[in-house]
Amino acid sequence: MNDSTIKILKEILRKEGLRYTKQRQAVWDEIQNSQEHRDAEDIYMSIRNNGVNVSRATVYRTIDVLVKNRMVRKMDVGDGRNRYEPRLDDAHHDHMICIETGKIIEFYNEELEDLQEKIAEENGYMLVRHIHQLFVKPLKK
Amino acid sequence: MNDSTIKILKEILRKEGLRYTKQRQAVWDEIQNSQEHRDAEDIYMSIRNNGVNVSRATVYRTIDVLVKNRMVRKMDVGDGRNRYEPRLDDAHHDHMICIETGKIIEFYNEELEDLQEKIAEENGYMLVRHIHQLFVKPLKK
DNA sequence: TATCCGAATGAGACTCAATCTCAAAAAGGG
DNA sequence: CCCTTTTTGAGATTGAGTCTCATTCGGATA
Repeated sequence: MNDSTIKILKEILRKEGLRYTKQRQAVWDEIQNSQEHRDAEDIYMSIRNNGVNVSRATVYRTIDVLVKNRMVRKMDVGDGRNRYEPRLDDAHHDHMICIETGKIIEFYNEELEDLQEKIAEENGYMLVRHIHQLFVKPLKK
Repeated sequence: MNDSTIKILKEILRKEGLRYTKQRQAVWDEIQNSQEHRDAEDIYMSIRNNGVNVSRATVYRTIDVLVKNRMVRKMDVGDGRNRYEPRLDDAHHDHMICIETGKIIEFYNEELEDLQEKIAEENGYMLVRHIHQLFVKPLKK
């Protein structure tokens, strides 16, 4: 809803040769305004509850554009529904998922990042991206 | 098809209170005899081509038992179809996926393993399992 | 080795996230 | 305001995986 992210969205759409529409803006607003890890259905319902008319098809199509342009991160938690989170100005991080509560904790570790690049290079590859999820349970005190 | 893995399968089925059937044996044989990362449909078709009658339902049900008992590893490559590989006597490893060729390379790094446990503990959790995939492309020479 | 009963199987219905279709609506340059 | 092209939306479709339930089978028992 704020000016600067509207400009960013318009910029990306122009770069992609796509038009600026209120549906696309609404999808980006919805993801950007919540720091949670939400699924597409949730995003779709919230937009409609906010009074903007949109279809699931448009939500999915717009998310694809946002993911491609690194405004949104898509994550597969392993339960069949992808989750999305804003990644604008956001430093990279991975996720820890509590198998008892479902809570998602973000973490970042420099050493881990370096190690991954090193491993890829040792095998003759360049690291493009990675998926790293730790499934954990609370330590008993 | 070899004696020792038949015994292992029978042992697990007994432990789980399940019966030994030719379909369950066939699913295990099929996964165990190939070191590739195969999807359920592929496994299903191969068994049928080998002349054993089996249904998709049985393939999925059997895989669940094998995964639960750590004879098979289930991996989500992110394309909507899970892949399966035997993990009998198999040391833990993660995967590197070449985004240009689709090739899957296995890797193991002790330091990486330790670091993950440390990160979980620092956050008050115990590491149960993890998903770690590196998406890579060949280094240009 | 015949009997019996609970477990396993299979064909196909069903689920559900995600994608596709295509007529109608909207964007936006001129 | 017009016109062309893109976008949208309602609903159909896809596809991996799960579920159902009548039939078949495993295997313990005697």
